[in-house]
Amino acid sequence: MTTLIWLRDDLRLADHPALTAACAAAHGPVVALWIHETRRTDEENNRHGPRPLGAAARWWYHRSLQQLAPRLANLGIPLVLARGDAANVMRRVVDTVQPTCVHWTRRYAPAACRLDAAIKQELNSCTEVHSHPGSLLVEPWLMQTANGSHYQVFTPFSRAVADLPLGALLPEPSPVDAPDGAATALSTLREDGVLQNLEDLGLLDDGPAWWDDTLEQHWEPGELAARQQLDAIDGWLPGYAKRRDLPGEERSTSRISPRLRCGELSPRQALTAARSSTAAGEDIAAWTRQLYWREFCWHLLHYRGDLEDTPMRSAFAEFPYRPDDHLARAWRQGRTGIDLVDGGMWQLWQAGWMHNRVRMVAASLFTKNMLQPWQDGEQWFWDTLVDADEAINPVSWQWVAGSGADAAPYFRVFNPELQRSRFDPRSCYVERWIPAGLDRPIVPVVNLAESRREALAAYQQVSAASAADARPERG
DNA sequence: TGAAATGTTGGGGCG
DNA sequence: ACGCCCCAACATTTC
Repeated sequence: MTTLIWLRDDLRLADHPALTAACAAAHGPVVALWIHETRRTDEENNRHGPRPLGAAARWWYHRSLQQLAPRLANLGIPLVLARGDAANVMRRVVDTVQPTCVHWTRRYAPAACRLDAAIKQELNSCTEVHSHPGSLLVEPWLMQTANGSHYQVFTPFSRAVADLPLGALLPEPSPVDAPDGAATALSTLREDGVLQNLEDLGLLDDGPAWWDDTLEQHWEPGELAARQQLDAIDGWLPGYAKRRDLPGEERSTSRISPRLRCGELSPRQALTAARSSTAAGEDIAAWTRQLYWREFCWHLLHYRGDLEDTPMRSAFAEFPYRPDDHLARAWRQGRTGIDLVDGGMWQLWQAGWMHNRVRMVAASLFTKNMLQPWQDGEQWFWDTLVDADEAINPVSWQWVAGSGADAAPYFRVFNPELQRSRFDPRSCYVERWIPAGLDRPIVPVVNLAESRREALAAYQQVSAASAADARPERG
């Protein structure tokens, strides 16, 4: 009579419809499972499952799971861990544990949907499977434009979400009741090598040796710290609308993104906290808008599973990027000779995170002034950001690169020097993050004025080609 | 959630 | 008083 809850990107106890349902319906032990998933492809090269976590995100999950396990144990729920292909793991766990019911929080990337659907179909022969909302404010398929298609433009999308009553977004949360008893079949799985200790999951492999310590100085993963952060919203939300663009300010932004990434907080908790805060309307609106961006990115990814590496505007598949190891390396290493970008890349390397305005500037330099493919930059961010999100990261890169459906016009090329003087006028940010004595070029590796002109010229090729494509054929 | 080029206006210096 | 020029300060257009 065991109930299984498969945790994925929902590492919390509160506001957790799947966990609540698992505990409420349980007539016996509840077992929680988390899988360090690897992705596979099928015969037709379709991706299955979520994108494998990058190194920084793996560190976060490791720490967050470390926090979560004892808290689940207090509820009488053992957290078991496994590594590998999710379908295989699920098959073996279900065979052994024999749950009457399996619960999980829905995910929305097409590749993950395909995998979950396949697992659900396979398990349905022997057990009930229930998927629950919980990671988005609103299910993507409930948001439609007037003509019945999905949204492609942020502004009307955000208006439509904002107009929804809060009650329509997600069902009301109920507290988690501790189930009784604990599972017993787990030792078999442990002997079979299916289940692993956290330390053996491999989440900390492949990162730099010092990264664990460094990230530890900047972050405290786990739901409890996340809740404290959100509970203190009246301390940091006032002034957000103005301060959010100043990366050098203390508490410039909420830094809540990794919490949402792994589900230590639900987006609804975030939205509710904002709406009930004492901050000014413009601050609430500005921050809420960021939550809506997250929502919009997932909305897009749900319908465009390939946007991780494929430009949404197909003309950009022909963009004349000029991959260059020397330039790409200078960018990754924070040695471009351009203060704001180097500062950002060093913040990223040290804190596993970068202020959003700096992300835009760094991405603009990479894709435009340097003419490097946005996919390469996206991959670097994917590996180094603790908040690297399957939807937000590629959508944001495409937004900057100009290849997104609702992207910034290509000719919006940021001038990083101007951006620094405007948003970091006293160089607080730059000085904080660029290591003292770093060997860094005095002359920028790209000439900003000249490379800007070249980027605009390169764009002319693409826009001319796409105009030719759009022209109706004669005859 | 740009930047640069180009255009316009108006005040002040000056012949 | 007037025209002329310069140029800052905006505004508009273009990329």
